[in-house]
Amino acid sequence: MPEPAVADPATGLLPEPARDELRLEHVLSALSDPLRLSIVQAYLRDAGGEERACGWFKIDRPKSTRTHHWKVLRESGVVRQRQVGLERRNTVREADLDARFPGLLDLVRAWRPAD
Amino acid sequence: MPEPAVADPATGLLPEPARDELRLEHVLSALSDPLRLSIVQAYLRDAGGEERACGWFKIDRPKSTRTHHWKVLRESGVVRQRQVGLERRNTVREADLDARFPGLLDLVRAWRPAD
DNA sequence: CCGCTAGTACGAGTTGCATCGTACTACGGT
DNA sequence: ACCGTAGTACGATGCAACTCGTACTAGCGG
Repeated sequence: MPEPAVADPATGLLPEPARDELRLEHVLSALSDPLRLSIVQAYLRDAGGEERACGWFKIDRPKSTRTHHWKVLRESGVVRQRQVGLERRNTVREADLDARFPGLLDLVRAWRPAD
Repeated sequence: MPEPAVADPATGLLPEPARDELRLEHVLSALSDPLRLSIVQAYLRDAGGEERACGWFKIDRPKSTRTHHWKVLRESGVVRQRQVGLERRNTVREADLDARFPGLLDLVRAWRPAD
């Protein structure tokens, strides 16, 4: 059922799990990848709560790889994606994650990459 | 280098990452498996801080599968394993995890399995 | 209308992980 | 000495995930 992943015509929101559908194991799995961890951290630290398109995060990978990681983040419920014209604008679902998994995002904020 | 994984002759401790070597991404990866999540939760809830052998956790899987999961938990730093005669006694490394990733174990305690 | 741009979709290659069977080792008891 | 027990080690299988190239689509500007 998660086929072409079409945005809601009214809000532009792409399909995502509701707050009470969030699964800790899925969120942890999404965050267990260092690249995605750095993406989420960048949103938390540098986006100032504003929506940022995928291209805002600087990363030396082909576009298809980027699409993949943002999709994993959205389907696990970590980020929300809203289609606006050409771009998909992203935000971390801080309220939902804080409600369901308090403290988790603080760990992401404090994370330091290995290298 | 992580070969037969021999226990320290003095303490019985099996090799594990030091507190400052713990990596958030590895810990999250270890905890992103529902089976391991339920294992860690059982230790936190029902072990009363005591050491428990692998066989203490009731699970309908062959022994080799069990060994695998406890190894993942140890190598990521979530549990400590101490060889005592025949058994390997396990504890969750609460102090280390609370120091490095405060709040994380609370999420595990509060977790509810999907089914 | 043409081209640029942001991004998706699809498919392939590769790697890693979960699962499990089998064989094995080491300790403890009788 | 024998056997049961607790667990590891190894190897195979199957599946899911990461990576990426290529082709494609939808807006927007001129």
